[in-house]
Amino acid sequence: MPRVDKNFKTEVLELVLRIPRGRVMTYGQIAALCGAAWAAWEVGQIAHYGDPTIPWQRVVNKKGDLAKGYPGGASAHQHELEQEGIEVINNKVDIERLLWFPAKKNH
DNA sequence: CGTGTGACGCGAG
DNA sequence: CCTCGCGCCACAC
Repeated sequence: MPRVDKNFKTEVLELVLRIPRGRVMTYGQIAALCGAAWAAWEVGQIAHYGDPTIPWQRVVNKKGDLAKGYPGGASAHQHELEQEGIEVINNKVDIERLLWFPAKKNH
């Protein structure tokens, strides 16, 4: 299983944990906020191989598409999102409306 | 060390 | 709407 830079990984995990219920963030946005705008792939790898206690359902790609590799498939991902009140249309979320930006962080 | 791949992003056609 | 290519990275082979 792929490993990722521990520091980057930690930042990603903490950031994802800060996503409020009912909101989402994109891989690219997360990567950028963690100081690696080009490492959207890394975020995906962390999601797949990283800590399973992280609410990865709140992480989607820039188009609002659901995670292709989500355990149980995109349908499971959609179900998780809908449980939080996130409306999923055509396997996508209203990224424009639900995207969350960290107000500020003491990091 | 070259090549392929991946829960990505974006531009070009 | 679609595919294709390139970008960055880490990792498996």
